[in-house]
Amino acid sequence: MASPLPRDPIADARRNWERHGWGDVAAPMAAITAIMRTQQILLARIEDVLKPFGLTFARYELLALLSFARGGSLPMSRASALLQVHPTSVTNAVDRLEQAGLVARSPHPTDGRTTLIGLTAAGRALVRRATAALNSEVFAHSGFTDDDVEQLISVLGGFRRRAGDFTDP
Amino acid sequence: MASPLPRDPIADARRNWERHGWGDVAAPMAAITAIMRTQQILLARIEDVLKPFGLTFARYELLALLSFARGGSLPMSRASALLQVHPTSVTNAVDRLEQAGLVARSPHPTDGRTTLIGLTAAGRALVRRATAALNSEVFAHSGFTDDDVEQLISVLGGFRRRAGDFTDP
DNA sequence: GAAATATACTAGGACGTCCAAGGGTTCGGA
DNA sequence: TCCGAACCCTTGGACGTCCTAGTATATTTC
Repeated sequence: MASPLPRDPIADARRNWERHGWGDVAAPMAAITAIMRTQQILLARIEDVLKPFGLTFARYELLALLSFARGGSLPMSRASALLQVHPTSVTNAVDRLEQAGLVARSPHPTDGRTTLIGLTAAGRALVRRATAALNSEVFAHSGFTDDDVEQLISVLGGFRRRAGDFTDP
Repeated sequence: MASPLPRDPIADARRNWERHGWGDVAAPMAAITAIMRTQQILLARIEDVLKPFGLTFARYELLALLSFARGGSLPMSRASALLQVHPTSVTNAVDRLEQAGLVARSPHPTDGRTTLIGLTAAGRALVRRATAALNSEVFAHSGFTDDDVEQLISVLGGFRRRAGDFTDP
């Protein structure tokens, strides 16, 4: 979609911030903008790899989560909490995955409010193949060095904890 | 939307990857997933601050870009390249901003294919106030330390260059 | 035990992103 | 010169995300 620009637009934005007297926040602005752009690049790569499987990243994430669920199923509310997305986004994904025969809804045995979702055999087979593709085509050549990965996990992990994502360790 | 989870779901995902024999790519997977989640958190904060101004982040970015444009206007194709989004996304944003009286389209003086976009007086005033709000309410308390910001700019800048975003330095 | 509150899911709508396709304009090589 | 290739923008559609509101079921409170 885009040929390389001669100049880094984020570095330019940072210079503009400094030139306008906002030098005290220019660096965090640049860091945050870089996160936005990096996410966009990575998401595009992932969606490219998943497309042949008829999956989007959102649907893949749900399948992957279910594949690790002990008992093979989860309440939708639990999926929403773990994936950190709005409940309606889960409803949306489940609708499409169920339509495709990859997951199935079932009523909770004791709580009438709750709907459980679990993988079908087809869903389990597909998520296995999709994961193999992502591992070899994206994660194995992420574009980050081992040091980069270390730093990202550390910096972003701290950020997420402070942002209230989790309380853990 | 979400109360803190007791455990970090990304750390759990990493453990699951390792447990399934994908330990060689577990760390980059975790780093990439952390980028996705961090972007989501930051975007939500930004949108919160911009909402009182009737702006979204996409519209704000376009206004900010125009506010720095020498001559006060840019071809839409140039905005698309600099913001690194699809041309139709620019069309979409310009439609809404023009509707709100914040930007104006004008024909290019010599190239009949090109449409120029520029800020109106109202747009210029609004982007100034919105920028002040973002600076003080988001960038000044980003949740990253100065060291974090350094590392992010360095790591993500290298990633973006290698990904073909720019050729610059 | 009944009313009030909380929780779980779904419907409808706004918005941003992308892709595919189409119409208009300009450029460049035969 | 002129005609095909390249470029610019827009339309229409698919998706994911969120929000608000509504329905149904549990839990709490009095």
